[in-house]
Amino acid sequence: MENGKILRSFGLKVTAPRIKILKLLESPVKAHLTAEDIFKELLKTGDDISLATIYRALSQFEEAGLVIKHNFDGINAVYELNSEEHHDHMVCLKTGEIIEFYNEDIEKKQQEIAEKHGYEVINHSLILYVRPKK
Amino acid sequence: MENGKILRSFGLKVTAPRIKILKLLESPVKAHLTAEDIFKELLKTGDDISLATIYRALSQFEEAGLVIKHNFDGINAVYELNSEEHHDHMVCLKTGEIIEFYNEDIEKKQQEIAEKHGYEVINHSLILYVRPKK
DNA sequence: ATGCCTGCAAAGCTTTTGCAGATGC
DNA sequence: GCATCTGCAAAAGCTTTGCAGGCAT
Repeated sequence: MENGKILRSFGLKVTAPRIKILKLLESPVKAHLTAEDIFKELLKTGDDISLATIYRALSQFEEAGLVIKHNFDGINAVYELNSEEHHDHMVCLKTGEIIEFYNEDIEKKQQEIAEKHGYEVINHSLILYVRPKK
Repeated sequence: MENGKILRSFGLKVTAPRIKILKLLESPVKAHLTAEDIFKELLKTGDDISLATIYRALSQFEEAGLVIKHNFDGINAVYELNSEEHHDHMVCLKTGEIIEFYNEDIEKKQQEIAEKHGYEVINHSLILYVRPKK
């Protein structure tokens, strides 16, 4: 039960609902899920966990640093596992698909800009809303 | 009545509530306002316009391209006038202050990245969550 | 005159919370 | 055994909407 260890290592209590939620987030099929997505997905497999529990679990996961919450325009908040390497997102306006990317130069520029204004970057959100090019 | 012309030029009907809302958005004191901010601000000057109207006006302004809506983390949606020159935002986590900036290199990189993936950028959102450096 | 606007109140949606019982450690 | 978690249902918070009357053109 690998997921149990993960939860524990983030200081989270190990419970059945949490393990199931974490498992879903790990599944490579869809990396960015809304609370509702998770709720429905779990229903499919017969695990019916209340939405309240899902929201609570996700909040705690986020606080613990296990997941990251994104507020993309128009869509509900989505959650993804907090992978080691930071990345940003493209949201396809046609399909809703979410693509990850990372660009060193942009990251650096951001730091520079903040510093120039006397700030340090604690966090940032870069989202490209895109459309397939034909 | 300059503002009347502006509304008209964006294809919007000219009404008292809209003019007042637009005036507030133009005021340089606070460029980024929530619907609630506007509501309260108008109350102060004795103009009590219903929240529903403010939301409706802002939606229409946005649709018409007069204003831009931002969804910053934690805060409610904020609206600002759509100035000619695009810019991005820094949100100070300590004071809530919002600072605008623009960086050519970042803009370019974004296009490149999207293109590399077969997309074109329709819109983007870059927000730096920052803290004053001591 | 007509169609778009406004206010009000009610509804909608996502997310949060109080409470009582269940579960993990 | 005790603290924390869970489900349920209710509430909260922001935003939208239906309706009836009012205003701009």
